Amino acid sequence: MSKLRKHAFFVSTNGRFRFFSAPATAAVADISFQPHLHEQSSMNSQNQVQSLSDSQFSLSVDPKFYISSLLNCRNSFQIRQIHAQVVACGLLSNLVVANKLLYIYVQYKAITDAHALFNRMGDRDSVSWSVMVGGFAKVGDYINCFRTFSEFIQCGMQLDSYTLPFVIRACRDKKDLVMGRLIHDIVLKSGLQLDHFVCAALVDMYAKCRAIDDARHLFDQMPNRDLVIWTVMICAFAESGNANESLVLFDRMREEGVVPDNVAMVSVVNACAKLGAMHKARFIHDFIAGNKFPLDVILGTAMIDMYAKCGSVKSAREIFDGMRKKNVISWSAMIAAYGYHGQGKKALELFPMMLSSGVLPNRITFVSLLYACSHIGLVEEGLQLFSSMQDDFSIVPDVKHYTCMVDLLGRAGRLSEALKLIESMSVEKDEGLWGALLGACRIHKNVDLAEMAAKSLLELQPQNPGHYVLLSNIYANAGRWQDVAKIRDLMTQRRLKKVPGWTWIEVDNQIHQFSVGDGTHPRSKDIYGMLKTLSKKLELAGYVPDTNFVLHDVDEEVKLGILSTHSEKLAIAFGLIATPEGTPIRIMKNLRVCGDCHSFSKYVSAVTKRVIIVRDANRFHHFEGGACSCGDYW
DNA sequence: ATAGGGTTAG
Repeated sequence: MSKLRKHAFFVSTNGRFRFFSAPATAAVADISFQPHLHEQSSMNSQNQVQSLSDSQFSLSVDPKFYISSLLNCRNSFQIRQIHAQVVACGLLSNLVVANKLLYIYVQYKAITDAHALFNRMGDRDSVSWSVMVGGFAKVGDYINCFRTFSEFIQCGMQLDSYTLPFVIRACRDKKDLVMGRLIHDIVLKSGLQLDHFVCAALVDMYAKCRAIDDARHLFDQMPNRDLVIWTVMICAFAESGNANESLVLFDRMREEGVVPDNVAMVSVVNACAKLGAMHKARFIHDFIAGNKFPLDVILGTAMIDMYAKCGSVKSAREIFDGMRKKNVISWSAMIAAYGYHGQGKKALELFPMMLSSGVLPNRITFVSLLYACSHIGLVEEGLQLFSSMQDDFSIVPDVKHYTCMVDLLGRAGRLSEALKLIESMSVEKDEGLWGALLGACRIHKNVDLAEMAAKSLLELQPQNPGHYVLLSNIYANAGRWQDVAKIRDLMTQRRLKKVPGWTWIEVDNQIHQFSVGDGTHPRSKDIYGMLKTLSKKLELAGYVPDTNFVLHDVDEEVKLGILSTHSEKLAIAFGLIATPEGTPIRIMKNLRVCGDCHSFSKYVSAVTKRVIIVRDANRFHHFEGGACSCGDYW
């Protein structure tokens, strides 16, 4: 056996052993062929293995030969073969070759092999250390990543601007702001000049760790801002809820002569989606078309999402149909778009189409599908999908899936089934889940269950004043005035105040913002005049505000009737005076629309013959001629 | 021989 070993490679592929003769000696002894690789590509066909082994018969001593062979590797099996040859001809002591080998292992996420090689390398330079630090970060092994980095420093190696971005990126991926600041500190104290790449990595780290001010500060200090760093900042602002600033940055970037690419456009499109402003969306679309940016999967998907969130599911579908390649994210985005536009049937139609195009659904696809069902009350379809998800696609439901199901069953009045489902859950329950149950209780006026849900919400988020208001409303509705007083006292004790909701409306490319009883708008006088007129018209149309709607989110104000100045009403009134007749009024709101406002919008559109679109979180309600297309009243 | 940015739910 030992004689045989001296002259042969044993290689296992697909569980079968193959035998290649080669004049290698030390190879087998030095490296182990353990199948501990985490490669993503499957093992290759035997043909390819054979052709590679043919080239082994003449071992080269030229380092360049192995470097180019490594670059041509198709899987980690081939890397190990070359590794063996490198060892065999004694080239492992060549740092360039060894580092390249290390790098290629890391590229294939074969971290165990990489680490083994690293440990055996007698000589290591900062390249070896950098690649190893980056390798651990790449596979998410942050403990070893940071440990290796600190060993690197302890070895007395000089910090350099190649190693740093790796470890800074690890902080970003781990969302570890404390470690990120620590490394930033180390950089500053090292006296190393802030290299462009190090700086860019720091900006990205701060941005992704939601330290937007630190990111901006560094960004402003950078002398040469390239496209990548602009893109990082555009994303950062969109992510931090300031999408307007993203668009401002995009303009400034172009003014400075930086030409955007597809990646940059995706970040801008994403900002538009967050903003929900249709004019901006159309402008960006024109820009993309005009500059002939190719509609790749990611850009296309981002545009589907943008149009959908700006209220046009039709435009979203046009983009979707125009995409040559679609992945699971594109399909899910389109399904979700139909879902929150209340077109659940169309969402469900897409599902079999997606499967027949060979794309497999993921957990998010199912969240979107179930959400679509819950929105239009397709109970049986939803139940079926929920079990199919587990049985046919082996997806374990998470809290979001349960939330959709609770919403679906609850809205249909099947509250006990919803509760049973919650009790059967093994995953952690969150506020969204209890919120869904509470919403259902509110529709079906189940005070006991509502109380339980609200209490759970209160336990989960004792600092959220909204939950106290909800619970107090539940008690008020049940006539339990002592409990109402208790909750109000608790709120005072804990110094909590209900934060008023805001409503946005986009008119002529401008966003107008309103809050309860707002008098700050320049056209405030006109707005209140319009509300008065509307009130009269509504009275004539026989409108009686539903002041008894259980458990509304807003305070008693709503009960004052039609003239109470809820933010949404102000926005609608403004929309009616500021837009020409026949223009749909698009209202964006990030809080739940209360029942009273729903009916208000409904009656207003009936009286004025206009289409009113209300965006409630990410759900749209289209009121046209008195009916809401989303089926919220089924 | 080593370094960066982008898409779906909530």
